Amino acid sequence: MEQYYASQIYSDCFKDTNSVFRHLSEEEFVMIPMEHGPNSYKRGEIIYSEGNRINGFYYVQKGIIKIYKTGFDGKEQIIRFAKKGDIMGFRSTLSNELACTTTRAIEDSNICFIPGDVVKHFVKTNGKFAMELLQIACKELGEANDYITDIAQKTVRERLAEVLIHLKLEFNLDNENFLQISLTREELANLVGTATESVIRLLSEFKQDKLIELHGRKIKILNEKSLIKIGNLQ
Amino acid sequence: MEQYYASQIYSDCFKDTNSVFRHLSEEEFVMIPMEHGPNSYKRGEIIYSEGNRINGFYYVQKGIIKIYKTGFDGKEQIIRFAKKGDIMGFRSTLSNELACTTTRAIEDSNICFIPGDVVKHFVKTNGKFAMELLQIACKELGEANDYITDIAQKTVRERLAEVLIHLKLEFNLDNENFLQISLTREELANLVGTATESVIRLLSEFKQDKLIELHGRKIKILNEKSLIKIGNLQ
DNA sequence: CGGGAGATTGACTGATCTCAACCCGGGTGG
DNA sequence: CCACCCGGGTTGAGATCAGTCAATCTCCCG
Repeated sequence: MEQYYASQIYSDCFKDTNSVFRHLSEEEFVMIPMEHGPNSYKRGEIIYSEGNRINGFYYVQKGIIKIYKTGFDGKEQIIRFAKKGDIMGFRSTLSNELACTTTRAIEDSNICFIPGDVVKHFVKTNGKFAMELLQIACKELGEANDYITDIAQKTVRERLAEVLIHLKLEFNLDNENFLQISLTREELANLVGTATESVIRLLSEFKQDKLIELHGRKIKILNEKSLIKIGNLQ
Repeated sequence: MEQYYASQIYSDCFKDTNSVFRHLSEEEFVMIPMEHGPNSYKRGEIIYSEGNRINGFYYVQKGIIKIYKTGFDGKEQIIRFAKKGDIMGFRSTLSNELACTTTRAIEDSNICFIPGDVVKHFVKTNGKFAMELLQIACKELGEANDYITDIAQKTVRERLAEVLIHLKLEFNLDNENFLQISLTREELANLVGTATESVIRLLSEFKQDKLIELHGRKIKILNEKSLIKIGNLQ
């Protein structure tokens, strides 16, 4: 019964419509061992840290995770977020390297682990799965390249506007136009690549200009068009 | 005879020890059509541009290519270089998107083209090839993440030192300790993510400090250790 | 009520960008 | 043959964006 239950959760987990695992056959599916999770993590808890040897994929079933690198002086740079349906740790797993990022829950989250040898077996024997993974890697790569260009060339003001728009696209707005992700000012700064105080100043500038409204950590988007323009997005 | 010759060049091309294509079987190898190249490009010539629909891999047989994105104000940001044995265009090909970078020869180069459907076929049927490609994508992804963190957190001075060290690692030094790649000051600036004048000033500062020597575009590394320290590299 | 984390504001500093002038070497056309 | 032109390189001066430091505020929690 216990076994069945675990299996059921796993099934829910991997058959989400946007999951990489959706193309697995039943025979492949049963190769995934059930004993790893789903584990739950509270806000603030670390899933794995830079330098850890991880060997497997972490599949996010619920919640939001921030994925960041720690710079020379200890400052965090947020690279991306992972949410329901996303996988983490595939870079290190596939290239047999130590983790180069830390992953930390910013909302209570559920995460399943799939061992590296199972995943590698799928890559070698299931062309569709391999292609799917390649496309995920390519998507991330494209986004990383955009990010590099932006950080190198745009002002902090432009980047903050851009980040707000990206957050809107990735996490959507609720029915009152609030961003459905809540970050501390410091996290926002670590995403934009600037100082916390700069983010605060620019946010209140945007508020003055009626582009956004601030209610604690919740941000309401009032004028998306202007933000797009400020961010030099299409 | 002509056919044999083309095939021979292709064979030389793809069986380089560090090529992604080295794991192809003879049967797979003959599936690559011979009519596309190798083409040669002179310094300054564009292979493909941002927004082009490309559908295939560009394999660099000889030369050095700069791969860059054009920012909002027309300024180039160099993302990476491709040299002998590297492939370009796999991101766009595999994710069926338009090219998001421009590729331009900075040395006279020879490049072979492999159509997208052939590559996709290999991905689906040859697990080793798929894994190889995934590892290439993952390697680039790791480097891109490092780059993001560096640009966001390091000073221009630190980044320039780092870039010099990276160029040394990627292109090596000749027997007089000159970097085996020659870039204009502007290209160096577009790599570091700064203004041309800033690069010039910092280069002459490094020269003053006896870390490097400048002979036109050729840069001689005199004190690698100090550069590593300045760049906050391990 | 005290403590602490996060948020805010102000003042100051400085790294870096921009603008402008000038130099240098190579190629070209009169 | 020489003046000119042009692209790239260099230098200087001034402007400014954004980072740092420090003080204060506001919650929230035990």
